[in-house]
Formats: sequence, structure tokens, C-alpha cells
Amino acid sequence: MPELPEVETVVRGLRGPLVGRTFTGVTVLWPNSIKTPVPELQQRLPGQRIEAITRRAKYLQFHLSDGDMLFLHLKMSGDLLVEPEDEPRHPHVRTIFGLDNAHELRFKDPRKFGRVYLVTDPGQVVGKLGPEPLADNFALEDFKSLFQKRKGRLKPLLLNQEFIAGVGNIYADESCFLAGINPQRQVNTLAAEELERLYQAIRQTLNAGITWKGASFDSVYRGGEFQDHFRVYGRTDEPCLTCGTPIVRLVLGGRSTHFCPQCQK
DNA sequence: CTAAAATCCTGGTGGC
DNA sequence: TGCCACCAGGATTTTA
Repeated sequence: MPELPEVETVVRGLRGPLVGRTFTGVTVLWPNSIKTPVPELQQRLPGQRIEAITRRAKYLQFHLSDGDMLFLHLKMSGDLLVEPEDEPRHPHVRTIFGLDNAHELRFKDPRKFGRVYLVTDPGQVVGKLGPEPLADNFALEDFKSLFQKRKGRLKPLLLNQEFIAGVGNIYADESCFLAGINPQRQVNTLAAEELERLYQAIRQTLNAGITWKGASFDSVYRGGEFQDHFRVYGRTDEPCLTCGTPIVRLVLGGRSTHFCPQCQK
């Protein structure tokens, strides 16, 4: 559920406490989450300083002093905490990164979907991702060109990270509503004017999510307030805020999808 | 090629 | 109140 705005919020919160710190060790409590061989991770990470923390799609990127990149993906339920090493750990902490200031970076992840990668070549992790929708140089024409030769329904395509990066289930539904486009639409039938509305809607929705510091609910990520501004997501059978028609829920591409059948054509 | 289904997981929910 | 079946959901893998 952490999507682009939630991950961006986490990244911004971690820069202060972590940039300039040096890792001292790694404790792995749930080995399935570590996508680099654990001995290699434990051998290479200690001694590396955090030069910068950035975001790509829904990944956190820790730029390290030896040229390595540490990637963390929060997936469904992940969260990151910086706490004093003598403070008791929450039982859902799965990986512990020791720091040089008697603190620890703790990867808390109840559902165990989160992932950790340490690589020299970032392309191994993020090489196939589509463009960042909020990048300054991501223009309307770039967005339109993504749809060349594409088929299928709109919703699954928006969730495809190789198509466009960082959009997840919530922001896809909210963007379709704002654009007035039914998520079931075949993308090869979208008019230029509709693509323009969708481009603006995606950027506007993601920016709103960042402004509200992401969405918090279902005991997942906490701190943001975007959940109070959902127009369709999770509002099944409730009246559309524009026209009063009950919001419809159906499953598209295996994901719950919410839309107003009156406002979205 | 597209598309759907299965997979990984567990806290929360709804039914009884 | 307690038990339990069921579900969400990002990304990957498998099957159609």
C-alpha cells in the first residue's frame, strides 16, 4: 500500500536522521526478505556511509560510499524506524541495520512482503521501470507516447511498473476518477484529450498524496492524512461526491477497483 | 502478445 | 466472547 507518495514521505523523513551515518552491521530476522545473499550483505554493508537517500518508483535508494546501492521496498506493510539500539524492538521488525551513533534502522513489516537488495548496479533492481510521473521532464507528449501500441484495460496498465512507475491501487483509482475515465476502458480507445486529462489527474493525485504525507490506514503506514481525501477508493456503495451515484467496486487484473459509473466514461 | 490466476504473508474483519 | 474462514494487495511467476 505504500505507493509513490507514501514512499516519498518516508524518504524525506529518513534523510535527516540517516544521511552521513555509517552502517555497522545487519541482523536478519526474516531471511526471505533479503534478495542479496545474506553473507554478502553482512560483509559488504558495514563501513559504508549513507551519502544520499532517494526514491525511484516505490523503492527507497540508499546511495553508499563504496558505490553500492541499498534498495528497500516496503511492499504492503513495511515501515522504517530509526530508534536507539537499547530501545526494545517491535515484534514485527524483520531486519535491523546497525548505525554508528548507537541507533538502528529497523525494517518493520508485519506481512513480510518487504524486500532488501544490496547491489553495485542499480539497474539490476530498477532497470526496467517506467518513467517517474512527477519528474520535471516527464511531459504530456511523453505520457501520450507510452500508449503507442498498447492494448488492454486502463487500470491494470496503470499498475504496471514497467509502464509508469510508482502508481499503485489507490492512486490509480483516484486518478481515473479525477480524469473522468472508466478504469475498464480499452486504452487504444482513449482520445488525446482523455490522455491529457489522465496525465494531469495522475500528477495532481500523486502530488496531493505527497502534500498530505501519504495515506494511513489498515494499520499500515501511519502519519499521513490522504485517506481522508479519497473520492472513490474504499467507498463502495457510498454516494459519489460529485453526482451521488453509488460507487461501484469490481476486480480488474486481480485488484479491487472503485469508480463512479456516472462520472467516469 | 494479453490476461488471468497463483504465490507470498498476516492482521483485521465479518459471520455465527 | 471466541473461533474461524476469508480477504487485501505489490510484484513476480505460472498458466491459459
